[in-house]
Amino acid sequence: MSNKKMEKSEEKCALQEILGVIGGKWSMSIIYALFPGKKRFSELERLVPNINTRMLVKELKNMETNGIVVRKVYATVPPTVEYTLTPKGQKLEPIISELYKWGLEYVG
Amino acid sequence: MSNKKMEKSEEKCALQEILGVIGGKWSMSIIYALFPGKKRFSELERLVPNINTRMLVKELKNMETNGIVVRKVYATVPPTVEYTLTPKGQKLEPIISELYKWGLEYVG
DNA sequence: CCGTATCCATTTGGATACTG
DNA sequence: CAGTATCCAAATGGATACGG
Repeated sequence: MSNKKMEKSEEKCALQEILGVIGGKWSMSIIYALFPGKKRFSELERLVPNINTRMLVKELKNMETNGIVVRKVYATVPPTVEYTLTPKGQKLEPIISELYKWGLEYVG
Repeated sequence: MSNKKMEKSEEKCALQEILGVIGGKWSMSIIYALFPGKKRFSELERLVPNINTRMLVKELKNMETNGIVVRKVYATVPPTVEYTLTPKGQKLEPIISELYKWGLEYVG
């Protein structure tokens, strides 16, 4: 949901583009939850505090579109869907971890 | 100032709190613009692409409240206001720089 | 289980005119 | 120059209903 209409405002600076990809209110928390490995939809719903179904779906789709996560569907009954980070998404680990540390020192 | 009262939403995870401080749509761009040193209000308005007055004021206030920036007013005519990063804000430099690099490699 | 869809309230963001 | 004030659009959240 980032690069929809850009004709108007010419160009966004790099940080703005990045935030369009991982700056969503829940993106980093979802990525953080995926660091240990693949997670099912319902697991993510549990792991990301206070998120609701609609927002989780929305952010996951956005992240899938932007190549941060991969969605894998298994034709089981009941259905199973697993989300994993792409290498591109995994490269965010040190950055988000540092941000997390910064927060522990200064925010919490 | 954390473990006081949070009955309603029980607890936000740390990342959510951090994003409340620097996750605003414009915060990182403003911080980035302030890395080289103090800037006046109008300079920031120029340096942060596409931001508008209201949002710049709002984000700066939020960041001042959260100890990221310092606002210094000079009683000149016309008025002069300078914004600088606090040490806490300066510690974000490596993190935002890494994020920027990540974006250059994967987004731009 | 994994979503989609809908209604509605609240929050946040944007454009721009105006002021000390 | 450095903001306020105002009005409006878009994003988000919560609850709930429903379907493959």
